[in-house]
Amino acid sequence: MLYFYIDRYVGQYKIVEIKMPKIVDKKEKARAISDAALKVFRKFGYPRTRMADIAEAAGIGKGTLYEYFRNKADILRFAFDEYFDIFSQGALEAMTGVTGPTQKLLKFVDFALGHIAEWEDHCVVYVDYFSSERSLGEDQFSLSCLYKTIKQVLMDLIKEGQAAGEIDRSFDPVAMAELFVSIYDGIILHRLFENTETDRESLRKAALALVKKGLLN
Amino acid sequence: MLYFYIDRYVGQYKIVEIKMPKIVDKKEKARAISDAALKVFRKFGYPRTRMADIAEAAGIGKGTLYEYFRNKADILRFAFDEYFDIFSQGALEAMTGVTGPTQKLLKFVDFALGHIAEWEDHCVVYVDYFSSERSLGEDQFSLSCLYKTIKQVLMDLIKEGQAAGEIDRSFDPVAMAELFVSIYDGIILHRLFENTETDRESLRKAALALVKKGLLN
Amino acid sequence: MLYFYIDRYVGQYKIVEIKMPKIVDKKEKARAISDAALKVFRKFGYPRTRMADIAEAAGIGKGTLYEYFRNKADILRFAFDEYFDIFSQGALEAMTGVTGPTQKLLKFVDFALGHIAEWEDHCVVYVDYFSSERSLGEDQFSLSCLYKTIKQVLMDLIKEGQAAGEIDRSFDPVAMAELFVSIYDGIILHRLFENTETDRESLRKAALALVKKGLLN
Amino acid sequence: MLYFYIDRYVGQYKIVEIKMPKIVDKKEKARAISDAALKVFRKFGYPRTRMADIAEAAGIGKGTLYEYFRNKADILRFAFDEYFDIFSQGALEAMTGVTGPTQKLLKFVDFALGHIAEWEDHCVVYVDYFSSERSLGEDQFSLSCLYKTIKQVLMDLIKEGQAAGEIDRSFDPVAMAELFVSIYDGIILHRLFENTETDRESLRKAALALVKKGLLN
DNA sequence: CATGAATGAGGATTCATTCAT
DNA sequence: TATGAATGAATCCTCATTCAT
Repeated sequence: MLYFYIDRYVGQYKIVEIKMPKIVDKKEKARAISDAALKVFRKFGYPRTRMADIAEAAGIGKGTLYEYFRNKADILRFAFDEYFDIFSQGALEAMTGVTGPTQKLLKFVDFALGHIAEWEDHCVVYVDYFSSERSLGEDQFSLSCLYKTIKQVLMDLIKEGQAAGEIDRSFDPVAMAELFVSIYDGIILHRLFENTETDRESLRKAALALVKKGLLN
Repeated sequence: MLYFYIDRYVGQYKIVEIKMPKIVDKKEKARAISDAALKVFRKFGYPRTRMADIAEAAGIGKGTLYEYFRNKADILRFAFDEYFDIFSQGALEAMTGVTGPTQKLLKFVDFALGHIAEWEDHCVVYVDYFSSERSLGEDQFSLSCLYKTIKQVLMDLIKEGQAAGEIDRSFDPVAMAELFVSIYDGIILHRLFENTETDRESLRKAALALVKKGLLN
Repeated sequence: MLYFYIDRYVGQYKIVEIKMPKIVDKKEKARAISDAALKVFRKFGYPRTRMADIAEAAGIGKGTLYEYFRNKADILRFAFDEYFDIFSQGALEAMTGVTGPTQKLLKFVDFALGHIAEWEDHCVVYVDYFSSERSLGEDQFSLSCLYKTIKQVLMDLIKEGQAAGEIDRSFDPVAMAELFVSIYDGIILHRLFENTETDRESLRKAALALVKKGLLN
Repeated sequence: MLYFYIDRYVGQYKIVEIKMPKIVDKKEKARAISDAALKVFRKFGYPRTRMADIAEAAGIGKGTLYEYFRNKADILRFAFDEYFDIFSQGALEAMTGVTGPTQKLLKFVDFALGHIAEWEDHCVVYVDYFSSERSLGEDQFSLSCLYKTIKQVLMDLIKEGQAAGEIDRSFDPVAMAELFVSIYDGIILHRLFENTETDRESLRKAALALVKKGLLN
């Protein structure tokens, strides 16, 4: 894009080129930096990742980081939010594909477990985020919010399923919803820390079978 | 034992009582320090806990810490090991109380979930430990080892149960054992980070019910 | 003059008005920037004023500052020089209004003290300038030069006054001239740092009375 | 000082040497550091003095500075307070030597001006302090407090002098007291910035003469 | 054994200045 | 000429660890 100005001063118009500063998509670049940061966080862990590492990984100067993020924690937070946005989006989408509470429920579990491989890498920030920010007084809003949303969805589905007679009515929907989320968390974290030999597919099948048999009538 | 110091500067001896710790047994004192450390880790998180904080919490001098631990990570490791020793001990004990693989299995699940309340506080080190040590090159032996042991026990029980026709034979014992541990991890971690309103007892009941109905014939 | 830019990316030209500064005269714009800078220096102090602050206050881009000034110190120097130019000018003018060394001298004191209110705001740069440039190796020419000029003027007046028998001959003209300047500096600085309750007029009267009674025969 | 403990455990007393940590006089060392810092502040100015410079000048490690001061500004503040403590002390002492308000007043002026040489070096912090801390929101209590005290003393003396008929009653005691302090400030600052050729003694005489003749009846 | 004063490596952050547009 | 995105040198400060006492 070239910039000009029209000089009316001399009585007639004259078009003159103006040099203009570089324009960048702030949001887009922030995402790029955050992605680069994720890679380094995953490798070294958040606390031992230096701003210099992130800058290098992002191919920019140290100072440039601060044009896009207020501080180190801010990068983590951003990366974390990005990750969970994608997750929620995907989970909700997966559930729209099928009908009936039980189907949706199983679809959710399937989606969550089926994407463990994909998320596994991103999940590290999950732990880093809390380990670092815990009791920092900073807002831990994002996760709580996300959890609340997901739990609500699950709980509603369970209730619907119970009403439809598809799910055992003796289960407490609230506790069961929380249990589901916990299981998901547990699987991810467990796999993160343990380079377990069990292939993901078997684990997914096992979980799905347990849920199917245990939950449904 | 009373401690004194004799002031030779004033020309004549003066005997003054000095406050000194009473514990002399190395192992015992290490445990006391580690317990104090746990309290602070829980409060601030491992990375933001300073050696000075631990020393203060333990009521000793900063330098004294290094008489009992090689470094900061060592304290965490010790605290972590202590915690899991108690857990394994308890879990195994609980299982000796009953007979039959299925009974033992349910007892294990019951024990694990029943002690969430008790360990919740200690669990923080779990996250701290890995978040800090990840890719440090340091041995992450303790947890892997523990997990292997527990998983082995569970797997054997499942296999026995399947042989006895008490457990669905279509389940993969390895995957199922891992799933169990993951569920336990998940519940603890989820509760750690989320001050969830669900009371522990309902959660425990839900998990137990799911497992009972889903696993057993 | 209106500024536009023509967007060639969209395939056809679009004319959009751009906000542009109106001042083109280099010297004039430099003064405008320096004035804006002064405001910020006064508020934050020179060291804690960022180039970005100055640019914002001046309503221009950061980079533009360097079209008019070599560096940050240059802006301060310029502001400082401007201030003292005005002062010298005014002081000399004030003295031309009256005749006789004593009258001139009193007029000078009166002028200086009478403009404290007016200068007070600008004076902050005085301190900032030296505090920053001290031992920087940069020239501190401007102030020394100004002081020399003023002291010379004062000294000559005192000598004339002594020759005319109007001023006590026991006074050392050099020391007295310096004392005068010091007093002026002191009053300004003291008022700068202390939000004193004494109104300027009383202070001025006090100083004038002291000088009149103490200096003149 | 050697430390021992008397072991009663074995049934009979035994005196055993105990190693004890180094004990340092915190206040004393803080003063030593602050003195070293003053030297560097004077040389480079506060803003361009690095913590490393101070540490080196004090012959200690960088980290040690933070055992005695919270931050850089804290060192300046301390140095500043020390300086003014000495001044106030000295000024008040000087005045106790003589009797009568006029005598005290002249003594004060004499003391203040007579010690310019001595303090000139220390005075730099005066400017540094304000230039740096201005509008930092930090307490600028110390100076205001000191000024208030000194002004009060001077004002009382002037009032007494006026009551005793020794000082011209047309002077406003408040304004005059402030003027005195300002003059002192001005002389110091002026000399700080200008390596003036006027020897201090002449300046002091000039000021004293002006005050004597101008103030007293 | 116990201590806390001393340390300096290490890292986050700031900001004057440059420069492509 | 005007701009602001990019930069990295510079510096404050933290804190695990050491060690003289």
